[in-house]
Amino acid sequence: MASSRRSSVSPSRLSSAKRSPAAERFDSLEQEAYLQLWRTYDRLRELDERVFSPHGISAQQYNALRVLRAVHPRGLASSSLGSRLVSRAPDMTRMLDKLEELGLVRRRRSLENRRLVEVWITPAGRTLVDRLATAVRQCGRDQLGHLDRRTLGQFVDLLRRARAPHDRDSADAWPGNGR
Amino acid sequence: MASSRRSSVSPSRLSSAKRSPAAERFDSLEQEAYLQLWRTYDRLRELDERVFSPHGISAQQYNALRVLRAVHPRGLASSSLGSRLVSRAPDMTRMLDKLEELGLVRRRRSLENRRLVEVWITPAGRTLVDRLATAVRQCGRDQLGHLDRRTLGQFVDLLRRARAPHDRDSADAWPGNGR
DNA sequence: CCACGACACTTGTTCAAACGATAATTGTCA
DNA sequence: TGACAATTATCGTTTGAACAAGTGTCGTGG
Repeated sequence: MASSRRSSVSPSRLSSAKRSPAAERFDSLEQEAYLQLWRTYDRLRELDERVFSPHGISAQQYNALRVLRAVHPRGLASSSLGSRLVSRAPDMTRMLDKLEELGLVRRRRSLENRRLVEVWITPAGRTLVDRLATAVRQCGRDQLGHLDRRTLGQFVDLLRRARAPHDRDSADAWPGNGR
Repeated sequence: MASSRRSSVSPSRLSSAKRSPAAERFDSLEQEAYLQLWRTYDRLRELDERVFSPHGISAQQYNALRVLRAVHPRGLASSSLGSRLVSRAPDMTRMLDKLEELGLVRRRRSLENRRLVEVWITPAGRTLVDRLATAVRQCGRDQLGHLDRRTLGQFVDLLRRARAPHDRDSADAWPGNGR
């Protein structure tokens, strides 16, 4: 709708439109930004998964354990847990199945509302999260330690602004929404 | 190794460390940045996939078609194609199997080097890419149209800097490496 | 020429992501 | 109260991601 249709004007100094002029160019700055986002996530994710896979869990499962550890000793409904994860999780049941097999969480159907299934983290789960803490911190340094704190702050700010219109339940369901 | 260990200093104005003090906080700015990156990608990806799924292809497959269309009428070896994709693709064979079933690409074992399998885009593939062009552009506006061009430029720049140390074959294998 | 390693692709297999259908429970409104 | 919609979780199934092993081909050095 509000698209600026300038056709042959200078394409912004920060854009990479000068290089490889006839090759497969991005056909809009928005698309270039999304592809950069995609590729950057893909590269950094590789380092992240490498931390968790030796322990038999995924990054998403570790994230769930983090959330459960934060509300400990209280529990959390499966759906509520799912909405607090960084990435969308369309199948909480099977994900919690694996965490329960590993003895990291415990489940029980709620007594107040029997539609819900409440989840708690077990002592073994807390132990695992604590044991991974230093490795996770080190992974963060490996991923983004080359950026100074001011740049990281700008990065976080831009990422928030980028997804702001697409964040459903824009309330405080997730810690990373500091306006 | 070169980790700044400042312990209780003010945690940067852009950080969200002020909110929900006892909740599940990020334990480092680097980790917060990565989780923001992850979540932002997850949200924007949903819009992107929605463009391609009605046509029976994935975003990654569309990306491959874009690369093949750029080098048309020349072909490209499977491995060379894989290294040009935005995201790592550990199974080019099956991905090209599907594109070939759909009649969008054509494969033939190279005559010069019989280890290679060269891939070309077909007229049907080019037609599909052309037909999707406007939808893709519109999707970009839906994803990031709320950011002005200067902000988008900063965003692209920061994403490049974030993954710069982790980009293997840092040569010009990919268009998005403008410095 | 031949042995050997490197390279490019294929195939087998396992596992997780994703969507839809279904069942159970609760809330709502006539 | 009773019918009906909404919510929540589980399960079946399909599809793709990921890793490892295997096959054919090329280059190199003896």
